[in-house]
Amino acid sequence: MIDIEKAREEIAEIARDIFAKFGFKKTTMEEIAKAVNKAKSSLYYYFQNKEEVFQAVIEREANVLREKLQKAISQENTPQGKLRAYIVTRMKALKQLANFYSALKDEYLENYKFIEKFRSKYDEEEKSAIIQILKEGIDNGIFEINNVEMTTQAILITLKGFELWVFQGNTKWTEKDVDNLLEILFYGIMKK
Amino acid sequence: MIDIEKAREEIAEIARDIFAKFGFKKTTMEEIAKAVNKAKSSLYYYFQNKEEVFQAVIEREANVLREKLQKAISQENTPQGKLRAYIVTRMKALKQLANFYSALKDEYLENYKFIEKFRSKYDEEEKSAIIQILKEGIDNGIFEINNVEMTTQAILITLKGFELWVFQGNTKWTEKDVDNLLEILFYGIMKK
DNA sequence: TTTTCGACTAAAAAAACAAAATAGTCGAAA
DNA sequence: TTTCGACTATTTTGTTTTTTTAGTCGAAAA
Repeated sequence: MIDIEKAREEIAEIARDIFAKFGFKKTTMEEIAKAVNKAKSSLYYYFQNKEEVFQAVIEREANVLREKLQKAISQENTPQGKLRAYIVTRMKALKQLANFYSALKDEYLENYKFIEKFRSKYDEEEKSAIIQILKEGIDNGIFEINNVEMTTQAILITLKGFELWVFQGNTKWTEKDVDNLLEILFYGIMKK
Repeated sequence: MIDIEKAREEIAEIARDIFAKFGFKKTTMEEIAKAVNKAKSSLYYYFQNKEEVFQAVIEREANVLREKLQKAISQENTPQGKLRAYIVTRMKALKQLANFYSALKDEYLENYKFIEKFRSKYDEEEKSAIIQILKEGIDNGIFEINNVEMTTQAILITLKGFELWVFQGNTKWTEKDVDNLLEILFYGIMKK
């Protein structure tokens, strides 16, 4: 009752490495069970099915990222700084994750839909994080945005594009790229 | 000698519909041949292999798009207008194409790499088109951009994100979305 | 000379089937 | 409350055979 969550945590933690190496499909419950020193059927005491184990792994990863983002944002005191910190931190973390889950990366390119199923859950979260920053900027009289919702969407879409860019391995992005992007976002390209 | 191009055109034109229906993999040379009223082996007189037929189909499609873009741009006389026309036209055309090549769309999501192989050829083209617009804007003293190359990339990345958004069918974008995006691109979100 | 085609081959894909692996259930025991 | 072994029902894998398909070639038609 009190330990069930702990056990779930432990399983997820260990399963993480296996999923990372073999991807979702090629990871078996047997393997996970062995690594946790349990019988396979015991896993089903903690999780309903394989997908739920995977879900738990992702959730943990999301928590780590969430904290990183929170921390990065809180260390900045201007909305611009926060936005920059958010994007840079996010990109870096995603790169790391893509690196760690090397097998999953292949599955990503091959079976885009599958991963998206899990990701979409966090889209809302991301949205509100950015909205919050934008609103703060507006309240402080720093930003001038007539449609926060749409602007947020524009930013998210751009981040998605960035992600794809990185995932394809076409280019190695730098913070400079992000700064350039932000320069446009902040000031636009029109001559003042 | 003079007709060979005409024949290629005809084959590509007819193959287009078949590829659209069945995608690349499930389209057979036999089918195409039948539709063109030729023996399968005759196709190989005009094209080296199946991929070249597909290539030709894409090339035609690209030409159509190119012309549309050219026309749309030339009808505008401000750099802002041109940029807007470019993006709107591009998005509309892509949407239409995605609709027409319904089978290909599935292949796109499943086998992203394959389609990308053909697309990447046109990335350069797209890049220079946008650079040209931006430079014109700079020359006219309308835009103020310190790194055209990077700004162009930022725009392209954003368009890629937009594309993904649309392809997934998550949202039906409107011109309003584009305008909002452009509003940011032109003026940024900072208070003046 | 240019274009078409039927007959052919080699490779790939599909079908059929058996064998193995795996996700998930269940009741009983620790 | 937690663990597990034995079981089942699906999937996956491996193998062999058959069919389909991409691509070649030389000969005939235009």
